Amino acid sequence: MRDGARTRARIETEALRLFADKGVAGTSVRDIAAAVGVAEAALYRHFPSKDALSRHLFLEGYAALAGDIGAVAARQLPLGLVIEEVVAIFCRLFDDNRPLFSFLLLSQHAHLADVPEEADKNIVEAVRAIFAAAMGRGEIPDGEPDLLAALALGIVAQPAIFTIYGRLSGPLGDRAGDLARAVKAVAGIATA
Amino acid sequence: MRDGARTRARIETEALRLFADKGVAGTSVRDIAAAVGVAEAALYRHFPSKDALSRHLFLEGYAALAGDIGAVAARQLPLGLVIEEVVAIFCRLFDDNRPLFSFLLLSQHAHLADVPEEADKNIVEAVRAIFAAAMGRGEIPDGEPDLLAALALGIVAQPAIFTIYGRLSGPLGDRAGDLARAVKAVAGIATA
DNA sequence: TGTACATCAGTGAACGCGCGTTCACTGATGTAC
DNA sequence: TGTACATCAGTGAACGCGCGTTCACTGATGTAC
Repeated sequence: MRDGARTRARIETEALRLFADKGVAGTSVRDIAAAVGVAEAALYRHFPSKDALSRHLFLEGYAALAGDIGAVAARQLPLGLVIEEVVAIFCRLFDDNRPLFSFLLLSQHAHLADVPEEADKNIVEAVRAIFAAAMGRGEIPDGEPDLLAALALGIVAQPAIFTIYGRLSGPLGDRAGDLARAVKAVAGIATA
Repeated sequence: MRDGARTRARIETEALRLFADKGVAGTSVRDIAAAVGVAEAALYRHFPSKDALSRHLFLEGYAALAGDIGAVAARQLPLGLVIEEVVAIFCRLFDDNRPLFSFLLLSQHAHLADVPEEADKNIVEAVRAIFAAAMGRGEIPDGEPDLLAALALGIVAQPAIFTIYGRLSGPLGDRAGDLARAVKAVAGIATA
């Protein structure tokens, strides 16, 4: 015994996998406990409720990606390079951790209301800030940063969703160049 | 009595509104019956189950939009005009029937597996066919029609989702021009 | 080092609640002759 | 047109099931002296 941290990690891994597969509502506490190989009550030693577990997984994954995006933005590169880097990061993480990204993409609507507004924890804010800054520097024409953020997110997220559903095949990383090119086209950057 | 069709229509309207607001899992049969003003058992005179009701609403709404897209495609216009028309239709329907589009966008992942593959009932197929045809005619550079369909859908759907969540304000119709321009840019059509 | 106690991470059984669904029944409307 | 019967659209109560959660309890590990 006394290996609580390990059990907690296994709960997170299995819950993420099940939530991604069958949705939060479609996954019972019994399912998670069975996958981990512990009694249901054991989950409550680590998380106060099923809802808290699902919210924790969502907000942690969401914040991690927002942090990565913020780190690229902080390097003050020209917008074209920022877009390439951020898209590449997204694709790489997606390919490396499909359950997390399935969960984030497919269950976003249940938890989006809980996401804090700070750009270091909020993907939408982080992306919006990148475009707002580029507009401020005159790198791209003035416009609505929120709309541009929506377009960029849609361009990246929808192919990811298609990949999850098998409508696009192969790793998303193979399409990183195409996706970055699409985002740049929409943002109004001349394509090389 | 003998007004079954009217009751059935009210069940559909209220269920759609509740599903859009709180999700299918978050809406109980009791909720729907209370909103309609009938006993719960009355719902089962019109639909065999809650799941059948939700699937019916989804597939009918999904097929209706696919049909509208197909009607535009059948007119054999140049791709640029097709994009403008389809985007305009999507925006208009979205503004006119927010509950339906909220439901379609937010609960798509629960029902997407049930959507038939025919282009007249399947939005993704309908959009894909438009781009595949344009590639065939040499209107746009050859590429993956599935990827282009994903990009186009993302460009339209994500701003719609932002609008639902209040991150973008005003009717989506006001952005129809912007969205069509983005789709054309991504498809490789020179912007006028 | 040994001992007493606290804490931690687990168990297994049970709880109550809300859920979707079913049931027997009712009365208004439609239909056949 | 009147009457007998079938059907339709509804009611209200109850059903059982699965769910998230709680409970008292256990034994291994850590800590104080």
